[in-house]
Amino acid sequence: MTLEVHSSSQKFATEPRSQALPAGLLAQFGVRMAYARHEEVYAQEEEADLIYQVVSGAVRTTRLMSDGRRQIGDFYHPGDVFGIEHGPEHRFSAEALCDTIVVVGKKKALALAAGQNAVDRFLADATARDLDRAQDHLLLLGRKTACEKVASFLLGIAHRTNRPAVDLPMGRQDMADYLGLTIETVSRMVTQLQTAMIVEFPSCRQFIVRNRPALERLSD
Amino acid sequence: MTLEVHSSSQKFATEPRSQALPAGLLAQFGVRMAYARHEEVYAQEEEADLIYQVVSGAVRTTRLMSDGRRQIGDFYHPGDVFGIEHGPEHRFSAEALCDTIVVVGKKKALALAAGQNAVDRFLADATARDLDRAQDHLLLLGRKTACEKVASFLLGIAHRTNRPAVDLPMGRQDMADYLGLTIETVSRMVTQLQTAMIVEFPSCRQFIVRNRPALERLSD
DNA sequence: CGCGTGTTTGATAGCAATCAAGTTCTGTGG
DNA sequence: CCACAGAACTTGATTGCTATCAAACACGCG
Repeated sequence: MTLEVHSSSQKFATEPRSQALPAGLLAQFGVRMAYARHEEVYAQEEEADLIYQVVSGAVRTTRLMSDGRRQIGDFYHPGDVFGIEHGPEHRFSAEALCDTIVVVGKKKALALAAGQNAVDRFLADATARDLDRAQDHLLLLGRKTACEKVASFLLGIAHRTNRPAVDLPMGRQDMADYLGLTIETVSRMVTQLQTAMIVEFPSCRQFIVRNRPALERLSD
Repeated sequence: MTLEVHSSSQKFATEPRSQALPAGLLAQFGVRMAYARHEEVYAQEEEADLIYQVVSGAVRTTRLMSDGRRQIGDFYHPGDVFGIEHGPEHRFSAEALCDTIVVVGKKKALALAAGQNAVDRFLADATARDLDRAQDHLLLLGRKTACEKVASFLLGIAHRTNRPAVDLPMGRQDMADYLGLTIETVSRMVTQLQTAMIVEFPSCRQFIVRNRPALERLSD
């Protein structure tokens, strides 16, 4: 991980969403950091006194079982806040999916700079978003079929942009660990959606939704 | 649902935990309500301006797919707060598992009575607990086997009491919809744990953990 | 006592996991 | 710029776990 001294030299996020990124707490008072692809931002059970916001790139939060099974909690994209905990320790680890820039701040420092109330509201908003997403994720993991899981996932990613071609910041293994599937099953479902002319994959990291209504029908 | 006029006449929760229920916001300023077994407390997509706390009994939050598949988000026991939303609508419905008493309050009324800051802290605490539980639930749904799911579930329930015999407020179907299984699979796993002398079920709504280390090993 | 609901047990089917090659993509060095 | 090595992805064959379908059993209640 490296401290970003010349923040003006940084490339901006590729998603249009980041253009509209409001000058939030962290953007104002945080420190810019850069992480290489697959570099750890924080570890599970590490002390949690910092909060993070993605500037460019993407981050995953993951939890590991003793035998190596892995569950990804969520993916965070430019503008998203992550790393907030209510206990003293991180309950997931966080890693950069690709070369990623984040802004980081200490809760206490932010409170001094911007006021406790502003920080509390900021944290509450981010926590609420996490909870809503986790609850949607529960239904997906508990009750959807492999095909529905992949369809929902692609829709969710596609929803974040309005360009026709959507880039996937994560590989098949990360998709599998998010969806509670194996990498082979994800691959087969992708092929299936492609054969059905619903989604087209010009490469394995990029797709185009060809039949959105069909994809929406499949996603539930 | 009925308004509880004579609150002093109510039976108290069966769990020891409720004895230590702190005189929280809702306990002080809320209105007592009684719900019959399986009665709906609120519906999905209903407007959400009330918050709830279980006094006695138990509540489940559920989400339904168009074809009837059901996912239970969480179970709430005496002392637990539920029904908080960040958008305008409820994202799950809530139903009483058995005859249940709840205290209810409007966010705005509570803020007038106890102050905005106290309410905000109260909501933040409850949201944080919901998020932590939802994240544990993700790992269970995404990566655990049927046996591990049932073992984890029983441990989680048993953890709430220190009496040897634990009552299950929910039936097999509710367990299945929480764990992302079918009722038959839940039943088979229960039988299996019983055959292995790890857990004993004197009746289908009550169990005793006979070998906790084994149950903990199975739960992950 | 008999009915209905909820649970358990049994037989079978099917979806996704596993095991095992191939194939494509990517980055690197000649 | 091309050749190569390793990683990532896809495809195929098979297994196995859990769902489904079906029936018996147990319990609570009128």
